[in-house]
Amino acid sequence: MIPERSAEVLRAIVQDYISTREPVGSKALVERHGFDVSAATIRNDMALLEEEQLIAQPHTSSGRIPTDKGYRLFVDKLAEVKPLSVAERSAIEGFLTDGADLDDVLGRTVRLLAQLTNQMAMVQYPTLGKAKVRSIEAVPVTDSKILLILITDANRIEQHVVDFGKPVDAILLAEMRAKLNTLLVGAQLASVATKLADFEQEFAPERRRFALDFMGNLVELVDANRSEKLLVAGAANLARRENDLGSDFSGLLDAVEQQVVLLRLMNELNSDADGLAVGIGRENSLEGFANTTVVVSGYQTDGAESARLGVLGPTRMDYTTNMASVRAVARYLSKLLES
Amino acid sequence: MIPERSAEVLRAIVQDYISTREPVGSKALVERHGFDVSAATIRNDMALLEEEQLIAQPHTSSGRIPTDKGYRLFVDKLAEVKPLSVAERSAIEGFLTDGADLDDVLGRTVRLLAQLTNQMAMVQYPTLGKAKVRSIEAVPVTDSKILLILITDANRIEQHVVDFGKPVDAILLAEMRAKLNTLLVGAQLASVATKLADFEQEFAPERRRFALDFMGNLVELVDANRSEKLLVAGAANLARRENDLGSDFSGLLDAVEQQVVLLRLMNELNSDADGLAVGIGRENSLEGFANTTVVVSGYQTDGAESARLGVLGPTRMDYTTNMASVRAVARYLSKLLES
DNA sequence: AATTGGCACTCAAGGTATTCGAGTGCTAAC
DNA sequence: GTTAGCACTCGAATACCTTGAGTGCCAATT
Repeated sequence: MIPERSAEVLRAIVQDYISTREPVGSKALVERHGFDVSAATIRNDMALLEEEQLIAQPHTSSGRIPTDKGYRLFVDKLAEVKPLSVAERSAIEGFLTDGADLDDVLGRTVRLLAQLTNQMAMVQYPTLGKAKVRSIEAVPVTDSKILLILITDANRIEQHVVDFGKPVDAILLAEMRAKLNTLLVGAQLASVATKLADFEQEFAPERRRFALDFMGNLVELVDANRSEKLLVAGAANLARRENDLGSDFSGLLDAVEQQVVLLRLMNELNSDADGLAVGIGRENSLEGFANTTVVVSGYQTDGAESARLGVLGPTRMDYTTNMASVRAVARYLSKLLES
Repeated sequence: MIPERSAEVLRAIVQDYISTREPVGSKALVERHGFDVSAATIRNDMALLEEEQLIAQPHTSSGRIPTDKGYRLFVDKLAEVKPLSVAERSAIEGFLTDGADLDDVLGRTVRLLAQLTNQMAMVQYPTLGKAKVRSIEAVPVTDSKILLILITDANRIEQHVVDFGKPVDAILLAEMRAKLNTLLVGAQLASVATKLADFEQEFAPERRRFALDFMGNLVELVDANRSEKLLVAGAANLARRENDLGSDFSGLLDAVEQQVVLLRLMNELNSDADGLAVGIGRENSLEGFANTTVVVSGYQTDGAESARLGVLGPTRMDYTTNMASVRAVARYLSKLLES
């Protein structure tokens, strides 16, 4: 176990390094924080911390900077959660008013989070494990193209244009739509595929080709709904912290564009009791994120499983405020979506 | 007018500077290009070019680099359009197969363009000046929320969830939908707003509140359709060329996120007979684009006005290949969308 | 009139040497 | 356990020098 004062020293080092970007020396520590001991004593503590790999020296004989492990201890044990400022609270409440549209709400959320933290923000679309089909609609776009719409009871709408290649009979389409709704309304999304097995038997033989095609596309739509999407905002904030991110920063932008890596990153973290999770530097097993930290929190939509939101920034970030912001935004969003 | 050989020298300077990123000296020019004159003669030509502000010296007594004006002359008079390689052609044809969905096609187009040019690519959604209403649909999402769908004959679909605040009667909704379709199908988008004037008179007095609300949202949907949207890909390519972009590169990322600036940038250029337009450095009047060049081309969708696509990169870019790629992709896309 | 060789000049880049000072580890004393 | 003292380290800053690619200009040549 690490002695009280040494821990205090670690906290001071993290704070100073975060604000100054300079390796922190013993003398500066004594001066700027109210330690009642001499610099030499602090040096002894620092030697201990270094033995524990909590801090490191960039070069022999210069101040110390926190290691990933040091940040970890700071986050787990030493960080006091800074309450949000009034300005921040009102920013959240002003931004996150109710919106008719899930896209709209999440879009505003992600921009809010980016602005609040000065980091790059990410919001994952809710997964819909327990969500149920509310209705299925099919709107003709041209003779052969149909806009297929799936509406769930989690207020989520998914649609896709399907090209059947040849003209679709309106009456057949209506029949299809009616039968599918009868079968599927109220069914959980997860069960749609199995419920549709052999369903083409309901149709006259000459119509089964079309029915199968239609059902295939519907299953795809359900899957699309379950597959994970992501909104991102504030990538420019990454660029502003390029110095802290090391060289592989254009790789980060690639990851942002591809999204799938970001999703992995967000979801491989185990959140604590509070729903909050932090992945620091090399803790993130993924390539190219050695100098980045992810702060995520789950959020709930009513009944359905939670999805996640969070920020991505350099390891040298302001953990306390970022964690506070992420948690606050996650809570507000949950409240908003549960109503 | 600039003498033949001097122009040749300018071309050589542009080419060398683009490939090496080093200021180009007279001796290197004679060696690497087959000039039949001595370095001193080249120096005289360079003095002329410098007088015309076509090239500049970063420091007294070092090689020359092209100015914006120099690039301009190069683009207008000196650049030979390099035909696309076989690999590039097949990449285009492989990528741009027909897709059911406009979103899908444009998404693939923008990624293709980014990959082809190694720049950041942009594709503007087609504007719909002459497009007509094909149909209007209204699908209930919850008691009070309606998914409003507008389908145009340009195969474009726009939808939005509208929250009416209180339960909407299904019969009323059906009536609304039927009447609107009767009135508006076949009408040009531009005329929708005027056609809807006083239309609430068609409804019983107690229903006019709802009718007005509904119509207001429909007009918004039409406007959203006309308002300009943009797809972007390959922002990481900007990061890779950060050295050439000067300091204000995080500002560029901001612009990318806001999009409106990019739209201005693309649309303030006058394209030549070929549909191609290039904005070089400070020619782009907008703040923060002093070191960037935009290459855009219009593309046509059948009947409707054209929209634009293009790439954004550092002024020091490979103009010939980028212009060729942009033009080729624009043509393929036009062909695809006109079918 | 255009071209060329010659030449003095400029200046960024790179190397070396020196200094400076913040910071360290260690030891002996408190 | 704490502290003062001290020798030591080493990056950063500064100054100085050298090098060499490149220039402009001029007088001679074609």
